[in-house]
Parts: sequence; C-alpha cells; structure tokens
Amino acid sequence: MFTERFLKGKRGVDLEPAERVRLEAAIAEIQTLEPRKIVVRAGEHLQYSTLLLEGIMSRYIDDRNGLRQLVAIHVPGDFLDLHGFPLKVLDHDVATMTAVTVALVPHAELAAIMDEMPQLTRKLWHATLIDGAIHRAWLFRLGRLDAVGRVAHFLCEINARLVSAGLSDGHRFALGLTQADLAEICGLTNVHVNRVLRHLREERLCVFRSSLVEITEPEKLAARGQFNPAYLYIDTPSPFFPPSQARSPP
Amino acid sequence: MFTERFLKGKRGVDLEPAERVRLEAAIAEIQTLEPRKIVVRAGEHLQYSTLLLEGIMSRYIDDRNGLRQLVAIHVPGDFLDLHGFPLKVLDHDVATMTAVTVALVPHAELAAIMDEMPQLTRKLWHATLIDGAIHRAWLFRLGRLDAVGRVAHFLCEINARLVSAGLSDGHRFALGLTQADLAEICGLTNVHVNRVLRHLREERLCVFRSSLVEITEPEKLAARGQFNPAYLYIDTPSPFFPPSQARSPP
DNA sequence: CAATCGTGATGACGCAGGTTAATTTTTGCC
DNA sequence: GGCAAAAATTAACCTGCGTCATCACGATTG
Repeated sequence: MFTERFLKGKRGVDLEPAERVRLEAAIAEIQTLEPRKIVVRAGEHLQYSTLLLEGIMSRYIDDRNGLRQLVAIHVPGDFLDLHGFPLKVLDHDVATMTAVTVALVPHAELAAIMDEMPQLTRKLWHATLIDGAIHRAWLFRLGRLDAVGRVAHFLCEINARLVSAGLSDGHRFALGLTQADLAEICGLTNVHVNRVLRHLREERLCVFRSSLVEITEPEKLAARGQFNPAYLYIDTPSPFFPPSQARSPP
Repeated sequence: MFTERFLKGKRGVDLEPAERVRLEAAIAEIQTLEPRKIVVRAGEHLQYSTLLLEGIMSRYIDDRNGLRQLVAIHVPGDFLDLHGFPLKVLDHDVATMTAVTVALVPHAELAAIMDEMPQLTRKLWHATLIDGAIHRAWLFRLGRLDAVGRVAHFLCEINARLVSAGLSDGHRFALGLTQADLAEICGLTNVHVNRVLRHLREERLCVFRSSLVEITEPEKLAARGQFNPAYLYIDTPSPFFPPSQARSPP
C-alpha cells in the first residue's frame, strides 16, 4: 500500500478503497534516491509525478548569487510535484534532502484518472491546494515573524505534519535537516539560525539536532511562532476555526 | 463575455469556445463592491467562488498584533478563490482594495463542470496552480531579496500581469494601492517603503503613485528585483526556460 | 593516522531596516 | 471652497540580523 499516507488525516478527502486501488495501479515504478540529489530542474518537461514514500525532499528557487530559498519541504505521503501534471513545467527545482523512496506516477495515468474518476480528480486537486495553503503560511512566516518566530513556526509545522504521517509522537522526531537547511527555509543565515536554536534551547522550548528534534513545550513553541495549524487542513477539531457561516449573494 | 480575461494569454490553457460558454453559464450573479471591504473571512464555509472582472483584490493573513501579511494580490481575470471550491474553507481572508466588479460562480456549478468536462476541469485546476507558482515567487521575494529588490520584483510582477490582462502598456498602469499596501505585500514598514520608492525614483527606475505607476526602465527594474517572469506561465517565448528535456526512469 | 570536509558554535562589528514622532501633501466630502 | 481624514514624507535613533573570522568536533578518505 504505497498510497497509504497520501491525504491521510486530511479533512474531507479520505480516499475511497476504489480510488486507492486506482491510484496504486497508476504507479509505474518505485525508486530509491540518494540524499542531496536534484531530481527535477525548473523548466524541464515532466512525464511523471512523484509520491514521496520515505524521507524528506524539498523544492527551492535559486537567486542570482547561488543562494537558495526553499519554497516547500515534503514528508512521506506528499505528492510533491503533482502540480507538474497540469503545469507540465515547474518554476522551481526539486531535490532530496535525506535518502528517499518515491513512487513515480506517469502523467498519462493521471490524465486517465481525470477522465474516469471526477471525485478522485477533485481529491488530487485538493492535495495541490493544501500545498498552496502551506505556501501562504510560509509567506506569513517570512513576512511577519522575527527569526525566533520563524524557526518556531517551522518546527511546529513540520511536527504537525509528521504527527499526521505517523512519524512524530508530537514531541520527538527525526528530521535530517541541517542548520543551513533551516536557514534556507526561514530566510536567515546559518549563523543566525545557530543563535536562534541556542535561544530556543535555553528557553527550554525545543532542542534541534540534525538526527533528532525534541519539542519540549509544543504549546509555548506554537505561541512563540504564532502557529495555527488550521492551514494544514488536518482532520482534528480545531479551536481556531469557529463553526462556519454560508456566504450568500444579497 | 465576463470570462474574457480568465486564463487569457496563459500557456497551453486557452479556453475552447464551448468551455467559455459553459463557464459563462455558471455565473449566478454580477456584483459591484466598495473598496477596502472584507469579502471572505478565514474559516467561513463557502458556496461561491469569485471571478474578478474589474479592480484589485487581495488575500491576507493577520498576525496576533493586527498586522497583516498579504499572500496574494489579484487583477481582473483572476478566479481568486477558486481554491475555495475543493477546500470549502479558506485559511485566509479575502478583501477588495479598490472598487471592484466580480462574478459569483456557485460551487454546485463547478461540481457539475467537474462531472461533465474533464478538460475544463483541468484548466480550472491549472489556474489555481499558477496562483501557487506566484506564492512561490513571493516566498523567494521575502526570503532572499532586500527591500529595494522586493518592491522592484513586485512592481515587475504586477506590471507583467496587467500587461497580460490588457491593463498596462508595459510602462504605465493604474494600481490603486497605497505605500502601506506595498509594505504589507513586501514584509516591510510603510516608512521604509517610502524610502525605497524615493530610491527607485532617484535612480529613475520607476515612479510609484497610488493613482499611477510609471516604470521608466523595465529591464533595469527587473534586474534589480531578480525578476524572471517564467513563473507566471504567460504565453510568450521566454529566454529563461530553455527547451525542455523529458525525465525518464532509468 | 594524517588530512580533508561538513557541520556546529561563538565573538566582534556594521548596517539595513524598524520605531517613533512630527510635518506636509493629497484626497474626499459637505 | 473649507474642513477632516488619509496618505506621504522626512528626521533621529536604535536593534536584529548579516558578515567575517576563528575554532572545535566528528565523519570520511587516502
């Protein structure tokens, strides 16, 4: 069951058994890849999309001086370049962070799914929109939080996503990112990330090591990073989004 | 023809006449709205999506202290909360910037389109993915550019999008945003935006006034903001993305 | 076992951009 | 035209983070 984690725990888009079978059948190949390898370059014409089964991958945009800004980080269960199916060509690179296992799904199979199964299509669409919501949370992080807040917000997000994937108990998880990676995610320098991590350690909020991240006080860390998990669309009752009201034309 | 500008000039997704007719038929109502009105709140359950016909709208996330970070700005032709159809609930607010005219499309109509017209569905999906690509460019802007670069990059983007919509000649356009709006877009303070605009004026790169933006030297402004329009997926030959290569499993 | 490299840690210093506050200009409105 | 409110402008001051440099540690490799 390679698709086990795809859309797992996402509100209102659990896959039906028939949909899961269809998606599994669409997988052409399982690959393992080395850490720190570029998988897709911006502008390449794509024939496959990639479902991440194990490990951590990233998407990033290079600046003129060789610095890079990560625009997404992916955990097992993420269909990380599903948007490459309609777009055909990406505006960013895709790379592995750790050693990974991926499932490749040919775009021809996705096209067939679009013709046959509108409900599954809608769920695929939905998956790409959650990525968009995460982009927006990252914009908030970069635009409105200070350095400590940015790192805190990111660690809360990755913890929540790993909990959802069954890879964190809410306090401890393996991540495999370096301080320099955190810097490229948070729009900081590695030197300052180091200072921030010392601060978080001294405040007893969390301890970051490449091999193991320990979040000592999840609530305090979330408060420091103004982290509100609603944008992850995870299927747990949230106190942040009150019961909704319909919008109607007057 | 209310849908005239929707997906206009976007590479590979021009609407077929039948698709345009179907989309027009899906419009339930045309509304005009006042400037600076909140249209959708985060967490509201949505029944309609909004196609922007005239004016400028925005999407934003509030921080704990009432400051806000804009996560998107929309020009005529943008289907600005199309993602609300699969997601049902948004993670951000939506508001008007100027006076606007919008077309409301009931989600029930979009659901019918998904059942009937897979190719049109794919184009709707595509439209939301371009929004995602713009989010990523904004992440690059906030994470890797200095203040002058951020403002330059944004002005280049909005100019390119307005050219595509037929609302800029490439050098001059009406925008209706204040310096405080620019600050909320670029993650700066309004005071510093003012300093940046003076700098761009003195360097003779562009002149920003709320009523009229004049880009004196588009190429120099783009260079200063490291602006590469590829992420807008506009259908003009771009020197930045070379002819593509297929990725194949080994 | 030395040599190299990636990663982390820490100090000294400088500056881009934030903060505060005051003033001027523009816009909207009766 | 005259008033009020919003927007733009500018100055003075301060700080969070970048830059540069050095050092330590462990992992890998010849």
